[in-house]
Amino acid sequence: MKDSRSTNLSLKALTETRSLILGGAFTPGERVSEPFLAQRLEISRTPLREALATLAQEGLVERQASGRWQVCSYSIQDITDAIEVRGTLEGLAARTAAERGVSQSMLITCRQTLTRLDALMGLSGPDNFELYVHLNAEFHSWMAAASGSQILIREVDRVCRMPLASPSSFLTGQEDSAIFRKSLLIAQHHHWAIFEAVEAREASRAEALAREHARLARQNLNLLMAGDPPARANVPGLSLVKS
Amino acid sequence: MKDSRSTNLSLKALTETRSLILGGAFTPGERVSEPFLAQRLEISRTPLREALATLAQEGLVERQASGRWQVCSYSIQDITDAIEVRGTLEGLAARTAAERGVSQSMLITCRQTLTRLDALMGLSGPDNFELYVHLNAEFHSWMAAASGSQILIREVDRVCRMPLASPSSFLTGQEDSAIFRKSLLIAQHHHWAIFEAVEAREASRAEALAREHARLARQNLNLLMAGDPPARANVPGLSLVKS
DNA sequence: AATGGTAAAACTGTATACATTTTTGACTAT
DNA sequence: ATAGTCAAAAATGTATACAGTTTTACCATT
Repeated sequence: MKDSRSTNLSLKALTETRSLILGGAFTPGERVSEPFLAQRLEISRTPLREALATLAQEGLVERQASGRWQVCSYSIQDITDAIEVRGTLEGLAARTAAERGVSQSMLITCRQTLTRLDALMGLSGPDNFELYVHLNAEFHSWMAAASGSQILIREVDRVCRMPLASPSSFLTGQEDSAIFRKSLLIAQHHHWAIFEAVEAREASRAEALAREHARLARQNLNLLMAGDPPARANVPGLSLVKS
Repeated sequence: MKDSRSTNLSLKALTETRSLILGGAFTPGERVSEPFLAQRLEISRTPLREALATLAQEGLVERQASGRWQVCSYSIQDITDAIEVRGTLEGLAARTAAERGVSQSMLITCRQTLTRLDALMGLSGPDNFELYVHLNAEFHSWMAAASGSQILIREVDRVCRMPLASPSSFLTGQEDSAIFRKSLLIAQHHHWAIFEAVEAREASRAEALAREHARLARQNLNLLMAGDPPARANVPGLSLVKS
């Protein structure tokens, strides 16, 4: 079957391999050979190698000295550290946005996103939850964009792609847990506070809030690891965490 | 002619292409074709493509929608932003190191580095200057390592590879300028203060100092741009700065 | 002179071949 | 059984061929 947008087998390789790894198709530390994966994805090695090199930059695979690819493994500490890095960068973004000021239209956009999130609070159901994850991601990328710093946008984006460091990492699959739902309320309170701080040019406050906001993810991670194993089953990337 | 260390044409492609770009062999925004570059480096397109993909992650080249490679161009603001990101990440590293504590042996290592830097203060000559750059880099990578956070080590390393964001970007070629030499003294004072704060577990102070320390680079950048054009001639990567 | 169209040239994306290196696994000696 | 050796199998690194796409350059038209 030929893809109508025929080009970009590299992209196919990238997204499909990423899904496989985050979905737990390999055990952490497992070696993956190019021919094996190429056959599984039904493409040749050339675009696959390009995708693997990208995934190495994302921290999902690494090259052994011999050249073989190996799926990365992470400790809980690594995840915690990654979340702290994200919080720090988002803090810098919020501070910079507050210092430099944000255009009216960007403020309006954000207010709309947050209002839509408000409307979602207390509602349940998978559709609402999916929308929550989407709007949440939108707020976080707004924060980066509001800084106006190209490199900051890029680096925030990069650290969010690290397994389990993104803003919604620990939400998927937990929509029915009361304690997680409570954390959504607190998160939304943070969102508005960050927005107001940026709007009011309160740079220091914006930074501190964004940092603290990221630490909710750390708390959710701890809850998840302390809770029942079944709750962990569907969290993408959690299979890469060892020990 | 066969290379004795035959492997790693990719690495050769990476380092040589990086040198070419930072050395100003291309104008910012210039399009570079793979066959052209492959012929120039006397390798095939396969390892070259891998190297270019890496350089894209480093922010030296980017892919156009059509697939062609294009040398990136930067504004002064981009450089300033990159320096601020580096300072923020190094600040997080210093804070984390202070909070978690650093082993005796790492403290000793750092003290030795700083003592050797002390001995260099006031001395001149190209050899001493080269040594300064080396020891300076050593201190900065110590700071990242002292945090114990793998992802932080990786991200600091990455942002240092951005053109003109590394700790020694604006030093090369300026060894004879009195004002630059004075900034070395201040930098060294910062180094010791950061070290002492980490050793004394003064986390907040360590973070603030590391942030401020990075801003010396911003100051040097401003001096450089305000000064005579000849002073800018030999600064690697400065050819990528536009307007 | 400026614009638009078209064919040739050049380039990118991908597959594949092949040389070299690494891994595997069986076999031998201790 | 354990360790060591060595040949076969498999994997990686690199070059190259080729299809499809983009760019270039030239020519005709306004």
